Amino acid sequence: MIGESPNAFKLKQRATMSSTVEEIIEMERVSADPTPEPLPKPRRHRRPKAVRLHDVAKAAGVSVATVSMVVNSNPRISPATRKRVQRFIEQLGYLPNRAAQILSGARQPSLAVLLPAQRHTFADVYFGELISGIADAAARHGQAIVFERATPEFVRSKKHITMLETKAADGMLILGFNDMHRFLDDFAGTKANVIAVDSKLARDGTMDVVGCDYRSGAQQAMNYLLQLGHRKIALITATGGGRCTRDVVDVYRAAMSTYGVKPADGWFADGRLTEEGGDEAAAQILGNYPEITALFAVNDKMAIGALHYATRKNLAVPRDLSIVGFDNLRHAAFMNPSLSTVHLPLHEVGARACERLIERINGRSEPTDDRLPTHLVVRNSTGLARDLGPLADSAA
Amino acid sequence: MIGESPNAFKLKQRATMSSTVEEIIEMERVSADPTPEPLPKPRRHRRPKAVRLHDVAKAAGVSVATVSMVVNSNPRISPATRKRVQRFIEQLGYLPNRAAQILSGARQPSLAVLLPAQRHTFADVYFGELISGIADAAARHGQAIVFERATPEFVRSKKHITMLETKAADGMLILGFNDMHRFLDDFAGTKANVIAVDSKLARDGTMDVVGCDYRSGAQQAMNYLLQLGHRKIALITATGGGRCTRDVVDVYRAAMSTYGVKPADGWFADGRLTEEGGDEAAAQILGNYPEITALFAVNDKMAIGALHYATRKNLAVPRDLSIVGFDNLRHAAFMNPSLSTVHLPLHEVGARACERLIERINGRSEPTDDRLPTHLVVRNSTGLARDLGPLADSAA
DNA sequence: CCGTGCGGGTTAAACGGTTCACACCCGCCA
DNA sequence: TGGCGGGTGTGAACCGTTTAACCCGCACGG
Repeated sequence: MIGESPNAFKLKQRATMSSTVEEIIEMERVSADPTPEPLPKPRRHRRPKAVRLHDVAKAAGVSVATVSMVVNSNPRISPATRKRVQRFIEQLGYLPNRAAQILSGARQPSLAVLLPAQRHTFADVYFGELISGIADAAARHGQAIVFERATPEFVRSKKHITMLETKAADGMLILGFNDMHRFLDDFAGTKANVIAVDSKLARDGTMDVVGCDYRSGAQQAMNYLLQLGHRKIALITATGGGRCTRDVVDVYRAAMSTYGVKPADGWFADGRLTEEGGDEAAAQILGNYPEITALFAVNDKMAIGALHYATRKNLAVPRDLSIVGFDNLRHAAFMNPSLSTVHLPLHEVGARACERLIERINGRSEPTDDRLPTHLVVRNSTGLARDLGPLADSAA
Repeated sequence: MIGESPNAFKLKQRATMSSTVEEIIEMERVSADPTPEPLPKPRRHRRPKAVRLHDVAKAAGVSVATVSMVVNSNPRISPATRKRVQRFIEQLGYLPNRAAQILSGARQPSLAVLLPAQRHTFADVYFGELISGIADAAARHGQAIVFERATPEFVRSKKHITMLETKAADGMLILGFNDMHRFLDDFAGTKANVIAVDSKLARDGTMDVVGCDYRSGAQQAMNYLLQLGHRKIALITATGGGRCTRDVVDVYRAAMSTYGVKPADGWFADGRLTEEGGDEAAAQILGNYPEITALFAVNDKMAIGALHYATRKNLAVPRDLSIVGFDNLRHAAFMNPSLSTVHLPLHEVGARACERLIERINGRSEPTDDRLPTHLVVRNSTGLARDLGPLADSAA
């Protein structure tokens, strides 16, 4: 189209190394400029040598296509050639360039896991268990995982959306968020492959969820405490941080009311899901309502904090105070006294969530709302209520 | 349709949502040459539409080079053009294709973290703290992290090597391994960017290390116990799992010998770094040597296990038995009694390791062997030795 | 003896950016 | 008036792989 424009010159000048072309360049250049070699102009990118398909092809005396086909064990190539090429591949230590493969159409399987932005998320056993499960399942399916943290910056730049749009990740698992985190709304319209892990989201059905059956576990715990004679049961809750704490509150309220007990407002305290918070919550509750005989915390860390508070205040657990947690963290069994708690199959939840996500990526369209079963684990932090009267006295 | 240029066809096929762009495309098509084009040959890869640099360029009426430069805020482009192009970028929702960027020279910043293959590595607070630190530092530097687990399969296929060679990762942090893991030798010859985190490797200098000063912490703990009058101090150790447990053993031996105490073989037990193991180790030691007055465990989980054993056996801690741990896990303070332990700045170690790795990637060649300071945290699991005689009696 | 089919390999066009080298414009100075 | 230089934008080579399309030689059927 442009014909004999200056472009023609450019084209030749940067031509390839092939000798025939070089000859042509030489001829043309002679008339214009008699200086010998201008400059061999080195490769633009001074990347550390990496064996390419091209190199193997050259060595084996075949085309890159052939080598590519050998690498991908395409049946088009005859056994003889295949063997030959394979030898060179081996010998040169060829390794495919992932970026090039992706660019040229290969699917890059990878899942993103979105975590809260706190400093110590990974050091939290709750998240750790979920992540372990996710990592296991992902490994089984040959999926890579990339972790992201929902920093303000991250959220502001809508990276949770763009990651999926640019296919930086095929799907996303979100941990530790709940309705209050408005950025989750961004997923609403999109048909993104997102699964909320062990979280309670109001608009169920909009987003896939895999979690634990908090209600049943809470019910078991409450039944147990009530059967031990406890009526003055306080609840250490937490608002942030995903989890279905609201379910627990509901069950608690319902269970109490079936026994005709109406908990005072002061029987609730927010323990922020931490040991410190649990300690403070226990202090607050027991300070105002010393008649409380049992504490039910919606996670183990807070229960452990409460247990620590009780011990510090010389309250004998479980004689003076029963404590029940939620999670069954690995070390809950090693508390003194060992902690009665509701077991959550967090590892399985993580694994299941990961698998459901992979299913979605592979085309499943029906929504899921898996709730894995939970159960009470009775240990030594729970006992008969101290205010049971004569029966209790004899028991104690 | 048959008369159109292949380009026009292609463009229309991937039509974007924006009407303005379509108009422009349409205009272009009209002016396109009317000669009967051979065949419109549809795109090879049926990728879901994605706005490309090309599309933006066409829309804005500039070249892709210009758009690329705008995206990368290259000063070559005048403010006027920049603004114009930016508008289109915004409007079309352009997002760069990562693979293409990488392929064409952009560095892909990403670090690999190699973990032991056990099921619950992420749920381990020790690793969790390290990983948190790493994640924080990586986030600060805009580096992505990818986790890998050293499964037999992984090791056999030498993936730890190839990952670095193929630049799937620029560098690697290895956690929880020690000399016994022979695959680390594979790194020996290579000048790979690898840093061992909180590990003791015999061939120091060969590999960069960032860890804690186990010796100083152990020394403080031993001094403290000895000053409390303890002489019959047993050690709960662990062989696998990285960490500098050998340093602790050395310090322990040295400290004991300065007080003229020669520990019996039975004063050592391997607790496998777990609570259960610590429990069993304590049982074994105290079963055979009831005269032991103090237990020193090289990590908190084992100390917690030992503490649990003692409580179960009605040994009052610290009156009958002192226990010291190592790590200062978040929940060590919430044990009953709260655990005296050596604080390891694991978060900082992780962060530092990550930063050192980035330095290496950026060219630093001198080896590092950072040892972050540790210190004893005295809590309530330690007290005067019970065998101190009259003094001790009055104290108790 | 000439299509025809096919096994086995090659060519070259994508994939989507980045960037180098050049073109062009405009003002300025000798 | 012509040369020079700085500021801007463009063209197209290049990154390394995949794969559709083509090509060649040979065996085989009519």
